Amino acid sequence: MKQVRFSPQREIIYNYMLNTKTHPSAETIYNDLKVEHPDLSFATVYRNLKLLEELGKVKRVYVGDNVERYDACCHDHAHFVCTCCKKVIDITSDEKMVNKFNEINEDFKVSRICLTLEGICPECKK
Amino acid sequence: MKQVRFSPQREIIYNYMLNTKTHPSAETIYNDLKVEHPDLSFATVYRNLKLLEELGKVKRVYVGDNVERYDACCHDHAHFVCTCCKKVIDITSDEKMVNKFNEINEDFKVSRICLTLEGICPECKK
DNA sequence: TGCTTAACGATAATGATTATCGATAAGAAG
DNA sequence: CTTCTTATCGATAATCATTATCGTTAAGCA
Repeated sequence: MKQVRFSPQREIIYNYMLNTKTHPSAETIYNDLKVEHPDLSFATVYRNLKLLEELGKVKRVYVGDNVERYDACCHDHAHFVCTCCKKVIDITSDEKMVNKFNEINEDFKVSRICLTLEGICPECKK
Repeated sequence: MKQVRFSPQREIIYNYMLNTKTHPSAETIYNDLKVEHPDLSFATVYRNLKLLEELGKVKRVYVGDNVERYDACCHDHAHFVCTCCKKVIDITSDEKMVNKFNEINEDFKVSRICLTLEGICPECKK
């Protein structure tokens, strides 16, 4: 069992994630942190995002442009991605899911719905 | 307005998509078609998948492994991706969404839920 | 104060997708 | 039927996000 050390770099990256409401890509995170931490490496950002995801501390969010985004908000929620400005907007999913969807369709123009569940299938569970 | 010609290659690729129930990647499609159509180019497969998506004839499905998959089934439905065997299973979403989710959670072990809506946001709509 | 090894920075490698480019052929017009 | 325009083709180079490599550094324990 490999033990995980909380290095200064890891701390910096995780803190950044906790304090952002946007859904930054690895590149954005790197560029933002480089200002105050010029020694930080690109590889370290990728490495730590991957590890933080494995630890369940951040989530990977796919927004359809071939770039992974990251999100430290770990309760399940949906994302609305604007194909125009590329902005990612959180959609909190509550028990009134259907009503929520109707609301969304009034304010937004939804052209693609992509719902993906990931896990272990019945066959592999055996 | 650029007009679209339905070339033989486009026909072949679209027919393949209509006759598959799996969610193949561009590479899989290319490899499968190469058997009967050895002259088909990799670029043509990518080009046509992109165009067919723009025409709304196929959908792009992201299953979390950095490879885009394609699906000619154009009514909205969710996908269950097994992290073990990588199989993609269609989940038909009907009016009883909540019940369906409960069913899913009994048969499958869901470890990640990813719902993405794509379109135009209220600000850009103005 | 060492020792082990996780993590680092720099950079090369990978791999999926996209762009380029000259050639081909579809479809309209003459 | 022939010519013209241009969408599409095949081949391949380029791009770009991500991952792997590797020698070095430093965390944390003994």
